[in-house]
Amino acid sequence: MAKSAYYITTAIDYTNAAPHIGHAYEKVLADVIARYHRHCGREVFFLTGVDQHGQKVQQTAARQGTEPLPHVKRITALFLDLWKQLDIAYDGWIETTDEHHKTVVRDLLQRLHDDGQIYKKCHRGHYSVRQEQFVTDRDRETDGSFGEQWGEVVEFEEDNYYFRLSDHVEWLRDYLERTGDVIFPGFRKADVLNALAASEGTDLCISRPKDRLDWGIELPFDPDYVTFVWFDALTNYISGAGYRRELHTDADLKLPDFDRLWPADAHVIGKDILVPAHAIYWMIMLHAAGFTDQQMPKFLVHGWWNIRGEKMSKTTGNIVDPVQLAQRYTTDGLRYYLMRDIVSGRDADFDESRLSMLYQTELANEVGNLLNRTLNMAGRYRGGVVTAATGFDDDLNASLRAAVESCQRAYHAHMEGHELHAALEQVRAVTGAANRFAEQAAPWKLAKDDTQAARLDSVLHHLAETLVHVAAWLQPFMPGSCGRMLDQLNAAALVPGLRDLVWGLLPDGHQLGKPDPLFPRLQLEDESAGA
RNA sequence: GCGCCUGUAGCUCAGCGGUUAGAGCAGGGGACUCAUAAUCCCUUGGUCGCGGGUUCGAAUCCCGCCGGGCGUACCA
Repeated sequence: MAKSAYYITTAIDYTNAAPHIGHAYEKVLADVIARYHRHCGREVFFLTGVDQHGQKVQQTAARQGTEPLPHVKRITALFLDLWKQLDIAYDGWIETTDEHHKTVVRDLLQRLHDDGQIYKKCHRGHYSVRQEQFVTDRDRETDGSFGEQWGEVVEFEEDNYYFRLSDHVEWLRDYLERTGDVIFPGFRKADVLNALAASEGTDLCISRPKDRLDWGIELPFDPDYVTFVWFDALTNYISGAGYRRELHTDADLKLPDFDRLWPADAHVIGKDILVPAHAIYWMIMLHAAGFTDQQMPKFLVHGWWNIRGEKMSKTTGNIVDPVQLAQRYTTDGLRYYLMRDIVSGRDADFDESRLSMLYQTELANEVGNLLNRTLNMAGRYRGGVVTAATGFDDDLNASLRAAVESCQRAYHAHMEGHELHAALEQVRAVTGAANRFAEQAAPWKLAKDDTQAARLDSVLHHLAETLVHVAAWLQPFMPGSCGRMLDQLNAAALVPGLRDLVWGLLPDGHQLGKPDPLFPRLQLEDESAGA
């Protein structure tokens, strides 16, 4: 069966510490895009999950006097809670300790090993006993010594398995150079090409001996080793999508049909893991496994939320907790802010006072209040009944319809181009136009004049019809609020696929619902973020 | 060190060779009353990081410097 679905993934989060705003941003971004395509009527598969193996997990668990598995289960629960709170509607959830994932990883490794793509080699070098890893010349201080953080550094040699990256570098360079839209934003491609140029003849170490790390997936061809990071984590994108599902014996396992999903339309990842992990390792892993150029995935690389211009980090203690923010500013308030105040692919500065301000002005005052005033007037003047065929029309009406129509075009162009902030700006232009329209048409005045009855009907109809469009456009961004919005408009059943939005969704005689504040004013203690 | 990105009004950003540099928010003034004291109109505000250069003309292209972010591939 051929590819038919829109397949989108996120990075799988490392279950070593609690989630922060950066994790939340990435998942909301992917969720909005996934919902957008669903609302356009496409079949969508959205995969996310957690990366539970590895050295840091093993070390942290040991430090806390527990085993890796309970430790990762505890952290995994934090992520799951957050995704629930943020309305992240994923279709597939993968954990790297899942049996079906391990099966696919082992199968892939075995095939590549049989194919001569993986070989064993001895590496000799400096090894930090404290950090349990090799250190390189790059880790040396300026005086040539290794810093305090490494503890005792000894000469050490170890056998490991290597993946023949170098055999595929030429192919990858060629593929990237002749293919335009593999990586969004486009300027990142230069990074990859530069990294590739410096990669001559280096293969990738993909194993760890069990006496050093045993919290991982055992190599199928050597029980003394586990595979290390790359084949374990990156493979999730196919194992979670039903790749080689004929290998699985668990009858209860529900996995999608891989051929309908692959290749991925968007691997949503942070800019820190594009090079080398995804753009080089993952692409080459796929190529080595027999995937063709037509079966290569695309990447959507996002930037970071900084805190006052600086990177968020545990050491500076400027971690922002998304759970708290969602509680304080509502789930949709946070989702809106995260999509509205950043340009996809670039960095942005996180500012809680802006989150608060945008909620108040753009959501409560502009969208929420527009709905409220419209439903209120319709209820008061017409018992909530919309008259579509009024026989009245004028330039003012026409200009509001024009604003709606122009948004419909621009919105889709921006959504397809991953310019979500720009799509929101377009919708905002419509609510602005509608609020101005209300001022200029002044239905509260028309209501006092019986000779203006037809015009009053047409003004109310235009406002309500516009709001249905607005709710539809915003639905991927704020599913909960827009659901309530459509309920109040009593129009949930009248909204077609997003691509098919046209003026005239509300039939003549449509009964609107009762107004109820969509984005209630925030009850916040007066605290500024400027401490 | 090297590479990529970035530095524009108080704040967040757009503009990326061409008239007196724009938007939103914040600040100031006014109008209105249907509405969540919401909305609408007007308005204050900028040596476009710094220094050179190219050009008839640069925020916009080039070079250097300074500040910030990320990466640098056996560190998830």
